[in-house]
Amino acid sequence: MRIGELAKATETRVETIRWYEKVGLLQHNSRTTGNYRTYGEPELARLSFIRRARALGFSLDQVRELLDLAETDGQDCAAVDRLAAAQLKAIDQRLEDLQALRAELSKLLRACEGGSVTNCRIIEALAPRAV
Amino acid sequence: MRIGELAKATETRVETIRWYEKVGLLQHNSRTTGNYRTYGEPELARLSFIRRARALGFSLDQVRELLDLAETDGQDCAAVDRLAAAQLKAIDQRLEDLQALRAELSKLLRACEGGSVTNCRIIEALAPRAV
DNA sequence: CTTGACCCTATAGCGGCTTCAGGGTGCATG
DNA sequence: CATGCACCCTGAAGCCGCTATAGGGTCAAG
Repeated sequence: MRIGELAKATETRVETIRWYEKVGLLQHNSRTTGNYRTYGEPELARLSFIRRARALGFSLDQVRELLDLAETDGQDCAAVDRLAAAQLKAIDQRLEDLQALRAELSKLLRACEGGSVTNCRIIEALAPRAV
Repeated sequence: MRIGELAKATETRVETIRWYEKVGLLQHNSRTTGNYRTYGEPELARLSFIRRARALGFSLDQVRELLDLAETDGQDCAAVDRLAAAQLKAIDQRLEDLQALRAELSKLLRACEGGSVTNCRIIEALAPRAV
C-alpha cells in the first residue's frame, strides 16, 4: 500500500503521515524502486491506533507511551489507566475553563443586544474603565 | 511607567508585552536615556483591553479588529456583535467536541476498571480490530 | 566598587502539523 | 514516443501565541 492509500484508509493527510515518520511514530515497510514508501497491515493498524488516540485528545508523547504499553506483552493496564485518567482530568479542566469563558462572553453579548446604537457595551465591557 | 510596572499592572509577562509590540498590537510611548521603554495611561488601557479580550478567547487578529472598532468614533456595534457572536459559536463548537471526547474517554476508562489484568480494554478499544 | 533588580536585543523553541518550492514516478492517452 | 496528469519525493519555512535562552546594558543602594 502506498502513502496515499494509507492516508485515505485512516483519514490522515499524506503530509501528516510523513511527519509521524519524522518524529518516530510510524515507520514504513520499505520502498518501491521509484522510492515510494510502502505500508502493510501492521502500519495501517498502528496509524489507526495513533489517530484514535489523537482524536481522544492524547498528545503525541502520550500516544507514544500508549503504543509502548500496547506493544509490551506483559500488559500494564494500570499504566494505561493512569494515562487515560490524567487525560480525562485535563479535559475536565478545559471544559470548566471553556464553560466559564462562554458564560462571560454570552453575558457580554446580552449586554450588547440591549445596548443603544451610539454606545457599544461590548467595547465598554472590555475597556478598563469607561473609555 | 516602565515595562515591568505595566506587566504587573496587567498581569502580563514582560516578554509578552514586547511580543505584542513586535506584532504591532501595542506601542510604547518613548524610551528613557537608558533605552528603557516607557508607557502611559493609554497604553495601560490598551493592554488591559487586549488581555481581557484574549481571556475571552479572541485571537490576536480578532483583538486587532476589536481595537480598530473600539477606536473608530462612529461605533459599529453590529460589527463588534458579529465578532463576539462568532467567538461564542466557536466556543460552543469546542465545548461540544470536548464533551463528546470526554464521553468517549470515560467510556474507555469504565471499560478498563472492569477489565481483567491480562487484557487491557483501553488498548483494545484503541486498536483497529482485536490486535 | 560591587551587587542585584531591572532592562535590552536577537534568536530559537514549543506542539502538531501545513504549506511551499522544486523536483521525480508511473500510467493512460494522442 | 511524447504528453499530461495524478501521485510521490525531500527539505525548509510558516502557523499561533507566546516562552526561553544567551549575552549583554542600566541604575540605585550599600
